[in-house]
Amino acid sequence: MSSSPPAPMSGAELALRLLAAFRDLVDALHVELAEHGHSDARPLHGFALQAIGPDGATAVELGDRLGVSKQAAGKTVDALVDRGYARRDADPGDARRKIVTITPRGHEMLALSAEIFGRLRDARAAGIGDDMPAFERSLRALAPDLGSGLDSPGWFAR
Amino acid sequence: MSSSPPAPMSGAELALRLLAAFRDLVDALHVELAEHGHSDARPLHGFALQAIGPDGATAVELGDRLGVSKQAAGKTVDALVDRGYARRDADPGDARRKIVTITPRGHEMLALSAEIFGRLRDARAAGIGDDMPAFERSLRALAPDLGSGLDSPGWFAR
DNA sequence: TATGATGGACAACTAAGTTGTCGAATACAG
DNA sequence: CTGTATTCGACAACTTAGTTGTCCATCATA
Repeated sequence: MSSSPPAPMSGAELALRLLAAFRDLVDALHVELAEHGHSDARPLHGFALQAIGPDGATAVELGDRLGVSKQAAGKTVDALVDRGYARRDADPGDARRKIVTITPRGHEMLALSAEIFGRLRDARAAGIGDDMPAFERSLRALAPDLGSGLDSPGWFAR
Repeated sequence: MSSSPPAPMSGAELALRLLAAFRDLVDALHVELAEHGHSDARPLHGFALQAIGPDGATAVELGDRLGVSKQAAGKTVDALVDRGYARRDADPGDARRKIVTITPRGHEMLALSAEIFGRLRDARAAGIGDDMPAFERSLRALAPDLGSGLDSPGWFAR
């Protein structure tokens, strides 16, 4: 009973499956994060924390890195500060600037995310098997520039 | 100068590239749609039209198919009607129900989308080459169920 | 025929984004 | 060293796409 050769994927199916695969990974991540005391973390928060980086950033810099307006970045910082993932301090050398830095809890969440993401990746790779290196090669060809992945208002809702 | 072997992809990179590839396809689609008289179409609208289907649907049915509340589905129908992609008519047999159906302009937009999506898919496949069948196989393994791809509030913003 | 379920509408709210405005602080040209 | 221009953060109003909750008219049924 040879299964019929799979039909080539339509453009719409390709797009939908790429989205579904992304959502599957991110949803699974946040289920596990919630189980480890980070039930208030949203997908946006992890990306924003990474964009803040070890040296901190101002709202304007963060907006540039995420590809959103400084106002939107400011609101994201509010959310991170509310949840204890980041803090905002005055810049001693420039009274206009406020430096946003990652708190210990923020670092903990980032480390946990990396660990969970790694396990998720391994589980997905096991399902793909030998084709995984080729899959990664193809995916890199399909989406060569990563920076632009962040400037996606609304991609992180819920 | 052999390029160094590409590092295996981290979980976060995998997720981001899946999102970036999806966004690339959908953004390109809407650029072309806009060039053909559908500048007011949003990604959500195409998916909603497909969910309405040839036989029409009520707001409740549409909400079920898209995985959102009937209120959200009703708002989406408002948007589709505003843009001339769908119409709402009374159900002759049940005064509570309003049947939403696709207008000729809606069908035209769907057909155009399929055509553009097909060309986009071919262009991306050309960049991937021989690995495309394997890529599709792997992607199907990564995201086996498509239905859940639609219930993504916020994925269609902008 | 009384009761309960269904479908749609309305209102108020959330989350993430946008533009526009503004004042305070800094940078810099003359 | 002073006047102008820029930068940064804050605030307000709006947009999109969603959510709950409430309510009424209509339909199905015990």
